[in-house]
Amino acid sequence: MGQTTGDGTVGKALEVLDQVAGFGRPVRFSELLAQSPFPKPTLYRLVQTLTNQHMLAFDPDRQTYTPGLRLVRLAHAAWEQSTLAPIARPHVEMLSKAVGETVHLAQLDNAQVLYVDKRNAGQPVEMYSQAGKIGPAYCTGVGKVMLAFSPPDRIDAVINQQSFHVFTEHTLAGQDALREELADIRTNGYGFDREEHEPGIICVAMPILSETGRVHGALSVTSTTERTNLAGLEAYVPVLRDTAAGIARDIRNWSFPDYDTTENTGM
Amino acid sequence: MGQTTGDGTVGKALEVLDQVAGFGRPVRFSELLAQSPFPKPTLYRLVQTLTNQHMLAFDPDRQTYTPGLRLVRLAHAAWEQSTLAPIARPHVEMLSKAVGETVHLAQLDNAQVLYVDKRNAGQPVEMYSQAGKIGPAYCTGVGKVMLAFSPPDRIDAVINQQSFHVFTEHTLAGQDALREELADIRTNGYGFDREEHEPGIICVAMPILSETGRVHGALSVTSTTERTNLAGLEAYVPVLRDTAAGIARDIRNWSFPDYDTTENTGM
DNA sequence: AACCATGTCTCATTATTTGAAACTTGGTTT
DNA sequence: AAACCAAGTTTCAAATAATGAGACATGGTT
Repeated sequence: MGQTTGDGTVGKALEVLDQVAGFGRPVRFSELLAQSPFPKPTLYRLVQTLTNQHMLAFDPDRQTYTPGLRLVRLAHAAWEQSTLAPIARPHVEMLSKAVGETVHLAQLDNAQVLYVDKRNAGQPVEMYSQAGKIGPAYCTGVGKVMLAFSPPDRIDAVINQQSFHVFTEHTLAGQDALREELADIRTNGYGFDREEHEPGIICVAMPILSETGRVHGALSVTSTTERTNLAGLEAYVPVLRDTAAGIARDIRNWSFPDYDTTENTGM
Repeated sequence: MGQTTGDGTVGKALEVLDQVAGFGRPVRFSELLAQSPFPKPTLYRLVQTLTNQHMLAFDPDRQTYTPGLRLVRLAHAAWEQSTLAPIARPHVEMLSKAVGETVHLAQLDNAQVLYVDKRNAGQPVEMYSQAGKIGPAYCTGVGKVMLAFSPPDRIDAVINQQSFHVFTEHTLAGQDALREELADIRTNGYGFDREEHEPGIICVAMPILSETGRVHGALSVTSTTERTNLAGLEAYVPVLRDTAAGIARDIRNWSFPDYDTTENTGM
């Protein structure tokens, strides 16, 4: 059985979009075709339609496709409206300054971790855009913490979609190890990444919970085994807890806004 | 003012996506329906499909829709692959430090200005909160400058899609004023925004041109009438020119695809 | 000139989309 | 309670759009 629901032509078109985005580089039609479930003319028309709609960009010289600019425009709206980032921003900023380490703000998208904001320690820039990156749920601090506080049926659904790819020698081995870890996280109220995703990279993660216990997202403070250890990171738990609580409070306050209709004229 | 692009079901679904994004706030089904060309069940199914696909997010408590997280994920790929931002980043950074004013990096998307990066003088880097915003082409520095160096048929096409909404008393009045301004820009090699979009806000803008003269994007330095004036901004022209040239060089070296020639759907 | 890989188009067949109308739901008035 | 109303959801025959095997175009190579 297939991974995702078909959802008609629109679903297929979006599948193609994901495929192009997944390549991470300009891609030829034939490359798409080679790993596509769709026959040639069908894929061709999907790609054409997406290009017409500026969801894909076509480079006529190289005959390659890349994700289109319309996505950037749309994502701006998504980031501002469907994401914790705008509300959490001042809190994340403060946290970042307080701890002097890299800070992540993440949410669950489908069964994956979606990083919606990131503050780098020290140097303001060391990498390309960070918001929008995705990561595995089963072996990141934020992923496990969000999962731990999700409702049981959600946990089951997400776990069933995990690949349990082994990234390092510390990566949790499978469902059972993960479920055990989730139970620990629930009793502690926070979790760690013990070099499970990248060697030498460790973090503490804290869920952002509403007063009814619903998971809104998660925060993490990341460091390296060279600079500190788990005990060192654990010292950040209080400030993390406060930050998460502050964000949760703002979410509640923001929740019933009367929207001012002042159109943002921009820059 | 509907440029209905047909394009089958996918086109319609994307039209709905734009509509939701355009609201800039969580929106009810009935609100969408009120200004939709589609009959109720059709719109209903489109919205359902988009929600299934995480292109829209549905808040069951409030019964509202917002753009979905999948867009953030996809836009990350778009921003990295189809945008000048990753290549231009170090140059923009340097420029920002050199001038100590707000710097924009923009590209043309369809007939609109799309800001793909922005540096606030002194502030740390933030991502989609600013990149992804759009602005009018006919009354921003970057817009006019990109238009001025576009091929004539492109200019005509874009001008015909401008609304010529009057933002301030300095906003150019219409086609003729704009075409005159474009001619001036072509002789100077750069352009200004003389409070045409927002009162008190002025900027110098410089196109980023390939050696063949094709427009890749534009840079601008923005300030206020309180801090400086046009003559003051003009002092930045040399460093702007150098920066634009540097970016153009890197584009060539990286053999980055020449900016897409977004085709107007002939039909 | 024949060849081959890649990309584009055709058209009868098939499956999906369509939308008027009917139904459900939850809240408000009589 | 019953009647009402608005917002949202479902039904189903008719209309439409998507499908894909295969043919055609194109440009580069032997």
